[in-house]
Amino acid sequence: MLDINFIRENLELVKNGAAAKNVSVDIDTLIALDDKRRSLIQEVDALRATKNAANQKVVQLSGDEKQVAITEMKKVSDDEKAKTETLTQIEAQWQELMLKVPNPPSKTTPVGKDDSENVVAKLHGEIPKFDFEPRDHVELGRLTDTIDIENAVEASGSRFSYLKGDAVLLQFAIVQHILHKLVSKGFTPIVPPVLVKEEAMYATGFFPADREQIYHVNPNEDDLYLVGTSEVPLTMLHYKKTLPAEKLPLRYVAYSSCFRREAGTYGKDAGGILRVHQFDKLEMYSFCHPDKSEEEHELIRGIEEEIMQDLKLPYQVLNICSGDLGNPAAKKYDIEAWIPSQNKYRELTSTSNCTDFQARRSQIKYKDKDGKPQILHTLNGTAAAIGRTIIAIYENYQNADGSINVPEILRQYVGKDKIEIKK
RNA sequence: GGAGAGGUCGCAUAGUGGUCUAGUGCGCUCGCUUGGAAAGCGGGUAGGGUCGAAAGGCUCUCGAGGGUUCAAAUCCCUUUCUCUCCUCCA
Repeated sequence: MLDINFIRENLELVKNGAAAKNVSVDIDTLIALDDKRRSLIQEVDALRATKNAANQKVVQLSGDEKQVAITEMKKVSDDEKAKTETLTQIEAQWQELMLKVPNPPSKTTPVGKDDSENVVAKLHGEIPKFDFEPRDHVELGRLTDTIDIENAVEASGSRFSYLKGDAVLLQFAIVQHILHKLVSKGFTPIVPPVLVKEEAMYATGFFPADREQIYHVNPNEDDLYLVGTSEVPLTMLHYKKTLPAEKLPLRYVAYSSCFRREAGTYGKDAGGILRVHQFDKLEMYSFCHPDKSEEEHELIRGIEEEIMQDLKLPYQVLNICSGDLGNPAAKKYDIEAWIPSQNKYRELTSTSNCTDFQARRSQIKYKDKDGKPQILHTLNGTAAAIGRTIIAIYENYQNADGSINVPEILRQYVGKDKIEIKK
């Protein structure tokens, strides 16, 4: 959500920003509603002031005088109630429009319609050449007996999987490696709750927009939601808090399972574990000073690249264009790793600068030099989507017989150099 | 799951319909005092909205939402969270 005063003062910027994001929202109507809202607030406040003043007098009166005053105040009270009701209605409409106004893209975000216009900002690493036909991760998982999809279907349906044996060791090796790295860089590691209240979903901006992507647990009893990303509980860590300015930036890395219904993606990436209902993810999150968020965004992108380089995976960095950005992000980079079986780059991580958009909804602030609370900036970035990282490793490190070499940097944690095929 | 207690301005507490625009203590802070400090004395000490160039004014917020009333921290309903005990459990 944007600041209404910012919208009023930067009409063109906000209108152009919405257009660049292909979001249709009537800013002029919003301004007209805001005018109405403001004048009603003044009227209602004036009536309340009258009531408050009369309240002190009524106490001192008695008999007829008191009755007269009370009758008089009854009228004022009725008037106030009627106007308050109108105001409540106006505010509801106002709020609805406010939630639709997107965060304007950063100046460094390329303008474009959709994902076809994302800009490749960087290419890194050499695409591996195989002197055999490379297998996809599903086949490799079957040969090594480390990814079991058939039995997961029995247990849970499509888009689920069992990781088994060395794949599990690989998963925790990735986690170990990244946690060590990030902790040494000053990130606080977190294991967050993955079931949250509805309020948390709204505060972080996932509701109402992405409601159909979220699992709702025991609607009439527990009424909780499974998070699609630990961004939600990480934001809630400082929900409605004012943080000391000198503590910023506050950097976290959370390890959690994530749950997504993937409604409307039937047929897309079917089979395999690229797109699943449940996956584990290490997510970076930063609460930072508004002046520092661009710098912070580059830092997070740098860490994401470093992780790709540690794993020696060929990748490209995309600067996501305006039309492909979500509402909260002013700027976003995706890092895509080369997937040999698909002969293209696929998204492994992503980092967004949400500026003050998300923090305003969740009311997270810091105190400026004058001691005034100000909304801070929030950023998030995937350190690793573990399942997809395993796919990239399997496919890029595969051998002719279907065995998979373990990336050098992970060997100490996996305890072996190679994942062998099952005899 | 059962029973009970409770959420008040950073912390602790007072407050059972109008004088609560919420008192007091602690903490913090500014000033006086002092050679300096302590003590003492005096002042300040939330957030949101709105009007205003500003100073400042008005208004809302006593966990949240709704209701009764001319008037609600206080009465009623709903809800949420915390704590204690029991039960269960990794």
